[in-house]
Amino acid sequence: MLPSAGSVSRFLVVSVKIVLPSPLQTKRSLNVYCSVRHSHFNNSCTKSVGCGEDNTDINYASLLQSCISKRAVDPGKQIHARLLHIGSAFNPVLGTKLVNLYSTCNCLCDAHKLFDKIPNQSVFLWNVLIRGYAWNGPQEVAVSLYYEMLKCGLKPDNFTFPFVLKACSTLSALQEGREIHEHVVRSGWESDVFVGAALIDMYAKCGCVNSSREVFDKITERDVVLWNSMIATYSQNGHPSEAIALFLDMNSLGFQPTEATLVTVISAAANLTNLPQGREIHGFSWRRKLDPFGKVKTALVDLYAKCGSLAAARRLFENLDEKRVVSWNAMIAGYAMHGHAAEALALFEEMKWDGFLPDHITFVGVLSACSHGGLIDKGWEYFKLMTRDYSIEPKVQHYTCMVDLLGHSGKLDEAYNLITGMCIPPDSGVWGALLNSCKLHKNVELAEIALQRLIVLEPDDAGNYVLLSNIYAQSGKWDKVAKVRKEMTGRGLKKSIACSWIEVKNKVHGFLVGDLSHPQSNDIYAEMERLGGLLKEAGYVPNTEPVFHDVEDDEKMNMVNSHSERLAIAFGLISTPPGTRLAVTKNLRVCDDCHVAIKFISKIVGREIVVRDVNRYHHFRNGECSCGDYW
DNA sequence: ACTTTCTCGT
Repeated sequence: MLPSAGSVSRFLVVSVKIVLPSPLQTKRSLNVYCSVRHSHFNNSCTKSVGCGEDNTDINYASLLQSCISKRAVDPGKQIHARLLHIGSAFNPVLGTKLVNLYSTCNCLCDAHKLFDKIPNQSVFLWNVLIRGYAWNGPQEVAVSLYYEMLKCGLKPDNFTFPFVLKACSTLSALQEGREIHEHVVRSGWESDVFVGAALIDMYAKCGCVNSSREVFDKITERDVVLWNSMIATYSQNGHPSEAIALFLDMNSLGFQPTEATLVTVISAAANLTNLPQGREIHGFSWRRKLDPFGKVKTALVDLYAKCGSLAAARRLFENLDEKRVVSWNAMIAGYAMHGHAAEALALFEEMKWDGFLPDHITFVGVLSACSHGGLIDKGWEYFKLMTRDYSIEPKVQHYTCMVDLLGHSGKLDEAYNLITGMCIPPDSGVWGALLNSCKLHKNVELAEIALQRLIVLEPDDAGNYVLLSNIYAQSGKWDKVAKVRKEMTGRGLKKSIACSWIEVKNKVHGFLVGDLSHPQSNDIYAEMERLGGLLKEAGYVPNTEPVFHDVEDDEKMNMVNSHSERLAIAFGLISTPPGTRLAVTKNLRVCDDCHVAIKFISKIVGREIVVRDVNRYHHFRNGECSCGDYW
């Protein structure tokens, strides 16, 4: 069960040890590596043998070309051996083809060694090697090769830029990316769509949406990929509405969407929980028959799952002509986020039974299913199985699931030990999971440790301070509450504004906390009033703990009643026939008090209410919630 | 003689 124990992984281990002593390399030290390699190989470099025997060389050229197109590295190696024998391996034409082959097949060690021995390296040759590192990593080497190439006096072209920018994008290397952008402008490739798309993507991965847009706006002759890149930028950076708006612009300008366009826009609709929009795109792709590989359907599985329609998601999943690993992943993650752990795990077993090889994302789904289902033993089992049977080293997301799982069950020390034993640096998600568990189990000491780490990792996030302050409040440590609040204001931090939205009659209605802007505001508040009375009769007692709530102004305690999710629910109740299920999405976590209130409401009005918050889904039905009050 | 950009799952 260790399929990747071959030369590829051995190369990576070696290369990381020798080439990259630390995970994030500076340009200078990488250059040192490159020059060392150069001098070493130059000494033993064989002089190139020209194209003496024409026919032979042409035949080898076409043979190698077909190896490249078939990604057939082993036959290529045989040809390489033969060429070494007849002295033509370092011939610029054949050598370049060999480097291309090794680069394409992720044999970067071989590619690099040969590259170093080819005299008069052309821009083309550099491009091929840079592409290899940009695609397969270590991407730092691709960037350092680019600078090395400049030093050799070569001019990067319209192929070099997309490759090296791809490397920057993967590394989120903004500084290098901006510098290379300047080179692009200076060398006049600014309006090339390939270079432009690569720049847009690089800025997107670095979170610079405005820079992406500037690149997009400067290119007047756009192609569909350029549109797709810009739509994806919005979608990936938390601007799903802009993504959909741009998609509509693109249509009105007469550009034909591609499969990639639809996948991106559906993902944006999924993140908005905008089912009407998603349905429209579903119909669109169906009419245009734009889904040859079922990728759009897989995106739709995710959409329907995120919009709370698990049954519809499952139907689409079952109707896929060809299931791929991503399809299984989407469905498993769908069950997981709704807390249907048993279905998620059953699907995982089915997936294995059908002969699919789970990847690290599959395990994120499986472990989060265990986490939301409180299945500690299962969680550990899969966590270990992942590495043992599938050679997948745990990533931060897997650790986050485990910390969440252990933490929720009150095993806070075990969770903390897991974090301190990690061989990769824990990120804010991992510490955030611990902090959240500390709140559930009122553990002040560990919460303080977690916050210390979080302040370093995400200094601008007010949510962490709020959480710690609430933990202090739970234990009556009012002096500390005051201290945290002071530190927050000292750093100029404000809680992000809470906001919820709900779909009614194919339209999405959004509400801020205490919102009065909705046209039916009066009716909504009247319904809130009516519900308030019924809640009281049913025995609901508002939680008046003096803690921060999801409001920006923490003095407005009375606003608990007008929390955004309650406004959305009240609007849903007066706008839909009795018995209709309500689906609400919120940008933050549901607060404790609202969670209690919504449980009551679901029973009083006899409706199922689905609330999606940042972390998971809550299905409220008949006075109970699917999360079992742990979230 | 030969190489490019965008996409679903945390």
